Amino acid sequence: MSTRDTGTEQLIKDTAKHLFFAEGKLHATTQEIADAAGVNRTLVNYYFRSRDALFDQVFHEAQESLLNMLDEVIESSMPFKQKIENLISVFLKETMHFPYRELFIITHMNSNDVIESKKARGKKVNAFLEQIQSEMDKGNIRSMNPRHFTMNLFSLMAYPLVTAPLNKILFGMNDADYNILMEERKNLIFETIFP
Amino acid sequence: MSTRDTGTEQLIKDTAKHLFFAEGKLHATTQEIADAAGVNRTLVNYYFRSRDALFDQVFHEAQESLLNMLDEVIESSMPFKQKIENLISVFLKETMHFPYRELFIITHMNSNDVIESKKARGKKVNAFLEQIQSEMDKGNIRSMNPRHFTMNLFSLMAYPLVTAPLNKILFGMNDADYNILMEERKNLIFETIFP
DNA sequence: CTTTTGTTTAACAATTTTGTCAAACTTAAG
DNA sequence: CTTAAGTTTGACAAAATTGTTAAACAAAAG
Repeated sequence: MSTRDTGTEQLIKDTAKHLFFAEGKLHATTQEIADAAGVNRTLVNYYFRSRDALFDQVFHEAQESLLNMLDEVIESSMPFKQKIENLISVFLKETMHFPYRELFIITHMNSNDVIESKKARGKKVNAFLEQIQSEMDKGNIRSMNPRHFTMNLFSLMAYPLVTAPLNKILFGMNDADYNILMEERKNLIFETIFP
Repeated sequence: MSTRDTGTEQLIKDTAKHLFFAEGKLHATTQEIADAAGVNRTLVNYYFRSRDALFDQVFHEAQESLLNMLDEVIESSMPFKQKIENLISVFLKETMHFPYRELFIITHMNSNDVIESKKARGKKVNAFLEQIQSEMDKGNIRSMNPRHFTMNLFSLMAYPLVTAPLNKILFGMNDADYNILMEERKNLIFETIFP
């Protein structure tokens, strides 16, 4: 059963991810995906069996790659401050490319009912939270529930990218202006987190 | 052409808003909306003509009520610090009730192509930005592009509510725990914004 | 060159979702 | 009570979306 690998399967999946994560078309039809990929629609069924199967696969891969990225950054043995700096750099870069990835995950969880419970996850998260707590004890960052620190950090990174279309209108900015603003945030967030 | 007003039209609209804004079902079908409202599906067409018309109306009302809320808070003559305190209180309360309202607006803008350009808006926003700038000049808040200050503020308020399903899993928290955490944020955000 | 196997396509079928309509129903007015 | 007007319902039609199949096609193997 040797596969000829024309790259079509990957092309369809990548195109779907682009529509979902980059363009925010969270409910694109198979036709829209096929058109954007420049392939016949039935190939979606040929490679993925069904629309739902494609969505599920994209969902799982999105979740996995998001968590893997976070794991890599969080589990590194860098000093804390450097680790956060790295996290900001990596996360911001990925989120600028795929601003709606987390939204896709969340709305998918809301519309279907996803049951997720990875025990291993808890360990890693707790280790990170404890490290934050330790930094607070040392007086390096303001004292609060470490979960707040984490949420603050990710909020500051992700939300302005999600709300970009709205912000551009409210602030009267074009794409170029807004990109400059987003670039500035890397340092800004670091300074906000470490006063 | 006296209307009998059985409240059905409003019920359908309110139910749709609940599904969209509160439950995050951003693409509910007319059947799902009708079921949730406990009415016959054809009433959606009777009162709103088409699914698209219902979505458009909800979209416009969402946008309007969001902007009105912001206007009221922002244009008040309170001292700046108090104004922000009030903004946090009002916005957080509304967002806890309708966490996905802004997302609905944004994804709707992404999937359709909405042209929006209210000149009046720009004036109000600029006035607010200038007020922030003035506070920075006085040394009351850290110096930065006032747009950053604004984005920081809204990010800290909105994002943890949007990502609640994901955070509950990652942090291993139930709904009650998470609500407590969200309540804490009112003060926390204020303190983060005013160091 | 022929065969084999995987890929792509178009036509078709099935399903899902939306929209229409006439009849039944309800309530207020005459 | 009867009428009139708005409301609700179910049956049906239309449209949109998804899924299936057989045939055409392309490339590697024999």
